[in-house]
Amino acid sequence: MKISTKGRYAVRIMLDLAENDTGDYIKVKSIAKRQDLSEKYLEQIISMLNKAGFVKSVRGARGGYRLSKAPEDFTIGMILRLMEGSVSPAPCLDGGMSACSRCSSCGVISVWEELQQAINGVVDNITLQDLLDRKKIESVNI
Amino acid sequence: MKISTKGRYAVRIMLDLAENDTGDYIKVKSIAKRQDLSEKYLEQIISMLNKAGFVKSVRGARGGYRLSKAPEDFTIGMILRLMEGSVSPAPCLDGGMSACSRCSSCGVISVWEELQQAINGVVDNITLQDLLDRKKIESVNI
DNA sequence: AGCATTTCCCATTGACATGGTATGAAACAA
DNA sequence: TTGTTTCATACCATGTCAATGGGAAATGCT
Repeated sequence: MKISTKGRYAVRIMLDLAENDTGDYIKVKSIAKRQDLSEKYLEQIISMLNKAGFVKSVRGARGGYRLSKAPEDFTIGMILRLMEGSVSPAPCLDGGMSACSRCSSCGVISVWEELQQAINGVVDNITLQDLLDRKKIESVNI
Repeated sequence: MKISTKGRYAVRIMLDLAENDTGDYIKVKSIAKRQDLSEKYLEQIISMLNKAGFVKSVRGARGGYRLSKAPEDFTIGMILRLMEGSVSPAPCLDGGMSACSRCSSCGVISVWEELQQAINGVVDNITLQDLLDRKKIESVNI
């Protein structure tokens, strides 16, 4: 029932890009240092974010990454679905041929459906901007 | 983000036992047939349910399994937590040493906490009896 | 032009979990 | 005693996860 490291790290990476946005492009090396992640693994993850258009990149010296849109335009759900494929708790909710033949008679599927709705309700209603705001409020209270 | 087959099958097995309770003990073979699961794998799962005291067993001819308590005494959450260890979306919520050292400065953990609450809110508020009731209502509508 | 920096791309690895089989012993009813 | 059924354990094949490594291509700086 765990979200994979890919998914969780991706959220941290996106938030890091949002937090440290100075206008310049941000290097993998500096993200890795702040977030304490392996550069190589981080590279792999951010490459997926790049291919999906969530970040934009510049190669070469003084290159790096930045968010392609404003922090409020990215929900946690968008990021997780990209990395995980889906955020559903059971394969029969993902449609396609993984839908089990027993579904019609399966008394349990309603549980997974409720669960999925609950999950969506959370991840689709939190944006990176929300997280930035939370952090700001926290630091005031300290 | 998937619940493992162990967790999902366990719920189906428990519901099957609830549905087919005639007072007699129910054989693995008959559950496997109804639920279309491998007998051997099912055996493995129901053995965990047995050790946890969720079902009681009788060995030998005319033996089998039945629920140890009434269907309303088992929540989905109880079953999933037994099989999965936990239903939390991130290891740093499980306490112990898996709690990451970065938690205090981690802007993302609040997301996982919200997610966990949403998940708990679903699985801890559905019992096997609820599923029995739903099925009954459905069959009336058909 | 040449060099350092940095992203990009692909292949590989080790560990672990998943999903399932196989074998046989122990308990029990008829 | 014979057949049925749970119980216990070991085994295995496959896949995924999490990460590492090596080098090619692009870019800025001097």
